[in-house]
Amino acid sequence: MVFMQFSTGIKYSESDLEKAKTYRAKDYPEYVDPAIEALVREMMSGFADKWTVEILDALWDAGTLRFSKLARRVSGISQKMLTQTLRRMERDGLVVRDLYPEVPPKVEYSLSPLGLTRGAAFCNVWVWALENHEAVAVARSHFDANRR
Amino acid sequence: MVFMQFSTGIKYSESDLEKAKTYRAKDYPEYVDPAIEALVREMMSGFADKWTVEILDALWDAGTLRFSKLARRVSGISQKMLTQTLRRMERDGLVVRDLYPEVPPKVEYSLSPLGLTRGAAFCNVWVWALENHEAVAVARSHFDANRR
DNA sequence: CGGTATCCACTTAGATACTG
DNA sequence: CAGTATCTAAGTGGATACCG
Repeated sequence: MVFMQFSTGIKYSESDLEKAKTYRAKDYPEYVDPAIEALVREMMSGFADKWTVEILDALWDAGTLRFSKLARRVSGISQKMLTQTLRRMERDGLVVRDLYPEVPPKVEYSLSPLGLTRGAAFCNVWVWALENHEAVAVARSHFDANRR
Repeated sequence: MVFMQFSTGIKYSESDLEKAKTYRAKDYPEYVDPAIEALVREMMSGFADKWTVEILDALWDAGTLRFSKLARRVSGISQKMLTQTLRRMERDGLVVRDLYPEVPPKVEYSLSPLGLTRGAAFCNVWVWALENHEAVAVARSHFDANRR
């Protein structure tokens, strides 16, 4: 499996912790429309559920995929969840659905420009996950050992 | 409400779409241990549910918060979900829990170094969400209008 | 092929009550 | 104060069957 490409020159090291602390130090108390804030928060959590991440990843790697190809590529997904998640992503403007009215029908999915920028923004998180999965595994076994 | 600070110099513009396309063009077919892949994928989706994001955001902004302060800061969260989510984040090594054995008890929560780097990695996604919420809103209303 | 519709087992999270 | 325990309503996703 190919994770989202991360050979972007963006790397996280010790200095990033310092940067992180620096960001936190400042405070930007600015007014934000509650409706917009709600949408932004929804975009943070709602766009990062399991299937959305996997589909975004698959389309990121493959570029364009038919429904059935996508189903085979995203292992474990049911037809219902694939349809449902694709429909939501299409509605949110992340995915483009191209229907070819042939018999049998052919439907191709790909990332929209918006979906591509989302993928780009997500690259750092992939990098973080790839670089820190061991730290998480250690933290878990340590916690479980101490807490029984 | 203060979103995660994003005055990092990292900005997304038209050129980022080009970059995104460039990333996608290359392919890195390398073997990954299935157990590690599963953990990495879990870290992508499981660490981005609603409450985890909100708690990470709150602790990122505030630095250190007591349980009750956190409860007031994360609007709408129930005591149960706050406890549950904090426990999971602590287990995953994202959050540090400091217990002061006084009466009444005092418990302080803060982000671990790992949690801070996660927050830093997430900054781009906040930037993306803040810059593109209107695009999403437009996409939705367009989709709803056409599909009825 | 690419869906939709229905049913149902399971999970989830809020409300409430209680505690060291 | 900072939890735990219990109950329950609502949501979620898989399996299955059917359709244009």
